[in-house]
Amino acid sequence: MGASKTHIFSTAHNELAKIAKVMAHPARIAILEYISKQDNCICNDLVDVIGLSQPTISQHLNEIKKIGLLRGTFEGKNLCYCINQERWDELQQSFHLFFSNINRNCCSS
Amino acid sequence: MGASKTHIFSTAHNELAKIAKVMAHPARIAILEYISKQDNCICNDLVDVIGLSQPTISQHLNEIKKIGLLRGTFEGKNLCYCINQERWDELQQSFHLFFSNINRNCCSS
DNA sequence: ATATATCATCGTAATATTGCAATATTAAAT
DNA sequence: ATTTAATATTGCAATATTACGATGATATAT
Repeated sequence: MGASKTHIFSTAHNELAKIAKVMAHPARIAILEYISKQDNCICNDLVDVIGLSQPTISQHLNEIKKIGLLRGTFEGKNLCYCINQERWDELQQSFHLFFSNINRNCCSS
Repeated sequence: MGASKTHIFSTAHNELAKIAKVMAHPARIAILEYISKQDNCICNDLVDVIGLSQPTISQHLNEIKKIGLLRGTFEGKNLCYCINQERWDELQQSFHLFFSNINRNCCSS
């Protein structure tokens, strides 16, 4: 087949998987880390920083944008953007909840 | 092209992306959540619980196994396994570090 | 108005992922 | 030794992802 059978899973499971998918590429991890460490919105230096072509960076940024992790102006030349911190915190919380919710009474040897 | 240019990224970035990739499918999220909530090692009920075919479940389990998240006996019939809690904690820590390392002085409006 | 710089989109090629039917393997039960 | 039950592997088709060259759009500078 090739496509995930998303309909047989819960919304929560699909959501977390979707977030993880965005993080499932080293370029996007690198991009996210870079942006999150700046103390100003970044403008047009990602291509040099990451080392992929401009269209490829653009596509990766778009994936990141889709899950709401970026905020800024996205029109015309010199778009400037940074991390959407509210959303960032939400994702952190999602992962935290997922990993916290474990029954530690199994195989505790 | 189609393949990630992993060589241009740091080991840390590739590692986190690899972990995220395992979590980037709702079936694997569902499997992980299910196993992590059991208070005993699980044996052969995942196919019914998840709702995918046996070969597909087997493949997903293998992806999870690859990043060291499972422990148990993996030979022959009636394999029984559970979450490797040490590894689980490591992954939690990796995500925590990634999300914590953000400069909050940007765009703080 | 024209040129320049920056980012988006389109088209395409290479590769990876998802899913299952068919089959193989394995260990225990009879 | 044969059967049975559980999991793994193989092979394949459908779809998704990754990457980039070429091109398009947009805003600023000259």
